[in-house]
Amino acid sequence: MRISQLAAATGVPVATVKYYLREGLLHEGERTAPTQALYDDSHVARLRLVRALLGAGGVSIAQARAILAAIDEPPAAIHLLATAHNAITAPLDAAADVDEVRAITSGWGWRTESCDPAVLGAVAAGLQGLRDGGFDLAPGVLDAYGRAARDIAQAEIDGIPTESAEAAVRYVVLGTVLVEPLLLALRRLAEQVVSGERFGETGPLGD
Amino acid sequence: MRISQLAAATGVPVATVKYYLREGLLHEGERTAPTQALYDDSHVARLRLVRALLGAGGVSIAQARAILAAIDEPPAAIHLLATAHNAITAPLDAAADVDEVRAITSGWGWRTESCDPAVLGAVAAGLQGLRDGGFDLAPGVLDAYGRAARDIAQAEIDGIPTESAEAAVRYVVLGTVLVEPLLLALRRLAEQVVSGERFGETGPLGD
DNA sequence: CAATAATGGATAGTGCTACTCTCCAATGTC
DNA sequence: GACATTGGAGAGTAGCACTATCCATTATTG
Repeated sequence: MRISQLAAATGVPVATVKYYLREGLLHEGERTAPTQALYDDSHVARLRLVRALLGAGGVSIAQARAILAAIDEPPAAIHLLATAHNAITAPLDAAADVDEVRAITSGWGWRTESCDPAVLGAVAAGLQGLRDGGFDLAPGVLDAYGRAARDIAQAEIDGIPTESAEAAVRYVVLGTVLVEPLLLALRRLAEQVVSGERFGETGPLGD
Repeated sequence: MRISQLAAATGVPVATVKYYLREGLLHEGERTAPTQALYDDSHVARLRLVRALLGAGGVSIAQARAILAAIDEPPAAIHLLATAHNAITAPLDAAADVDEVRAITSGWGWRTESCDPAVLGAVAAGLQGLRDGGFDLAPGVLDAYGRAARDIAQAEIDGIPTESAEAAVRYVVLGTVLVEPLLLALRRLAEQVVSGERFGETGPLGD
């Protein structure tokens, strides 16, 4: 398969395929001459994955490179999740109030001692974002978020394939990135469904 | 308060405040002369909100304008949520398989007849993103997502203030946007916590 | 009251990202 | 042998969120 066929098979323009090759998101084809190469199904699959990450997954080229590197060269199984999360989590903001997060989550019985500080920082940044926007969560809602997050994590960890490091890494890394838009959309849909049940067709103010 | 004081009070450069004024994200100050104006606490609060939306909330200028418009001119209470969601949900993709989403969610007992099609489309796009990336959810995980989304929505709908339309709109719109980063970060943290419980310090493969 | 600074308003420019275009010699196809 | 395609590299583009500059007007200060 030559580059134009690869492009046709995936719907990605040839120029963009070349760009991904240059950026290291796509492995090179097999050389048949100094200026010619052949591509195969592995390139088609990888190209679809790259597009899914950049499109639906909403990650940048640089993040995609980190994610793909994690998939290509599975790190030691220790801290597998931290590796996956590091590929997409912003570096820890020094101003983030991690202690507050530890206090809240320990109230839920979460043991966060060995968690990645960057993820704790991301939670702290999320809470700070609410405050910056002058938004106060109704009482109990944060607890509901914690319970829901734990339920989700429970199901996901149960589902991690254990037969090989490659499969586990792939599942965790892609699950982290690609599932996020789905979760957010499901939340919005559930809000509309629950709102309909609670208030009928009229919305929360009754009209 | 003049523009330089407004800028100092919020940490936003003067040039950026001018930009937000031009873009309609910030209301004009009170004119004291054809080329002079005064700003007050409402501008400080609004500016902080704009920064929270653009920063932590991760929305674009155009989305922020739509969100702020929804807050400024509360729509009829009917379809309040749909209005909030429309401000930030991408327009419905014609290729989205909405029927599949209706089938899955009706299996959960969700009544989606009166839901915004764009939100159904967003769920469909999320599922399609998984497929495009060649990623298969472990069995039962999607059901867990549905349950968690419903639990979250239940708590959020319970928390909507009902004393005024303005408060309700503000709560729903900001809650939709600003809470998203928090939820995603909580999920990552929960994954690490649950992983630690399940596998100890070694990660899912045991090493 | 004069010198200096700050303001609102408009326009243009910046840095970044994700492509996209153009060119070239080397290679492949009919 | 004519023509298209390829890999490779560099330059160009569009969109976004600012940021800088300019200018006439207004405010402040000594």
